Amino acid sequence: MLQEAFSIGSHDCGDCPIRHRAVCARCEADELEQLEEIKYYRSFEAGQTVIWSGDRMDFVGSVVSGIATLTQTMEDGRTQMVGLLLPSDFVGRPGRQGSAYDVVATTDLVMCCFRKKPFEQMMETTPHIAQRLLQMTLDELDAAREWMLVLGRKTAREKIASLLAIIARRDATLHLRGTDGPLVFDLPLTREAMADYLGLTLETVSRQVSALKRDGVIELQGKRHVTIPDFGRLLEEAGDDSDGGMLA
Amino acid sequence: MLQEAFSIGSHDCGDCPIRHRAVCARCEADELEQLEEIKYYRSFEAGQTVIWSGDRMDFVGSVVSGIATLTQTMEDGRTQMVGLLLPSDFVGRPGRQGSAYDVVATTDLVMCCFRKKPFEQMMETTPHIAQRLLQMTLDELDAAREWMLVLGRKTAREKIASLLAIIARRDATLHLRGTDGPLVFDLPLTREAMADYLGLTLETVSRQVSALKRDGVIELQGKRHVTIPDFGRLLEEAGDDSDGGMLA
DNA sequence: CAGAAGCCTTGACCCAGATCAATCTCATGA
DNA sequence: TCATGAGATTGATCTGGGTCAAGGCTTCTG
Repeated sequence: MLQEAFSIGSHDCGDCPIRHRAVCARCEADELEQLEEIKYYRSFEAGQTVIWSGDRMDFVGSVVSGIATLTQTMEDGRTQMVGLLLPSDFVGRPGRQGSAYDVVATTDLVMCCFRKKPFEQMMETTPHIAQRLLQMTLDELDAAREWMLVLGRKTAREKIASLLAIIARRDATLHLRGTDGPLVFDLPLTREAMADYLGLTLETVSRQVSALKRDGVIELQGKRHVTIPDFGRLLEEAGDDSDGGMLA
Repeated sequence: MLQEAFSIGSHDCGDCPIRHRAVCARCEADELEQLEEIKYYRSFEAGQTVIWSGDRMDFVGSVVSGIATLTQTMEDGRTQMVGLLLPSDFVGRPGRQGSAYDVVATTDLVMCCFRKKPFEQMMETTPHIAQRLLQMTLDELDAAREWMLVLGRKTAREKIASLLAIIARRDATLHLRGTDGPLVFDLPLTREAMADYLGLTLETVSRQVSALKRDGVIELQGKRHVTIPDFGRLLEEAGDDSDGGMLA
């Protein structure tokens, strides 16, 4: 279940380099003005924590560039990634106090934020924003539940293939390409981060990536640069031929 | 992460035996009248499928009594439960065409439904409904992500303990009790359904339930009637001492 | 009351993936 | 230029949970 393509509306938020899926879809000029007033940018370096689980979170926003992850950690240190934030993804929990997860920048990251209080007030007076956020949250819920199937029932090889398929597809969507020809992209995650996403160890990830390479499902230039010669083949390996809702 | 207690508002929806978390929180009298008009009940027998994944879904609603499950299935038959619907839980995807999962009644089930079209129209004109649904969807998202940690990183024993804790807590909340004294409830799931929820086989579920019984973490009368003498102990077994947000 | 059908339990064995450990590959920078 | 260290690979071994198989309990039904 793929999240909606990133650009719904037909205008940008002022000088913001991305279009905010959450708020732009049906924005009027005066709403955009309101948004400008409460908008600001934040930059993070790779590895930096954007916000800790439980911490007060006084903003909502979108990823402009870079990648962030949502992770949960148990007392004994076991961690599970529960979300992957790519450019245009929304971050934040309108109406909630704190963050439920650690949000960590895995690459250099730029976010476009709105101050939370006024944003929530805007939500009250501008019904379509709440509706838009509801749609996006339903998308996230679908993605999370799709991932439950991956975590609960797929083999290590299928898990890797599923992750590569998601990233490849998101990447293609972001660059407004289809998934027909060979797909080329840079893996935004270390083997360890992949393992945390997939509920595996990094060694198993490494082995299965090697195996997929050996079997010609993927090609690797270096450790991170990936080519998918045949996306359909990859989906088969993911145990997921039903090319579920591509290019929403 | 527990879903909100089931009754937020201070009135019932007409003769409906439960309070609809989604719509009642701030309903006005005339809205209630509108709701009455588009409301109807549906009953299902244990085992019956409420709706198949992909099917057109022309209603939204709440569970009145009984239990339903949301499941996803792979082509080869592997299945993963992705949600558990207890009384007062909301079902439906406003703004979406079809269901993304199979919804199956695991016990006899009564649902209170609203026709989807008019409900959506009401959402447009009654902003608080969309906001309320957003909050509930965020709760579900939290629950789904919490479950990703269970599926990805917990041992079989911890998984069983986690499931029992969730059901025990929901049951206590539903009956407006705390989790201090011993908790007693009936398991609404077969061993197989538990396995589908936990990403295990039914044999492993059976073994771990027996082990928890042997170790005094739970007591069993018959196969389904469970007593939790010490809820804190159960949470420890679940690897989850942080009694996360109980009785929201 | 016998037989059948669900559901559950328990045992024996096996294997996918975890764990432990050694080595490799680069990019960085002194 | 050569240390340094973070990330990745690969091998050897171990084990939690899967798989296969044999019963055991209840609740229906005839």
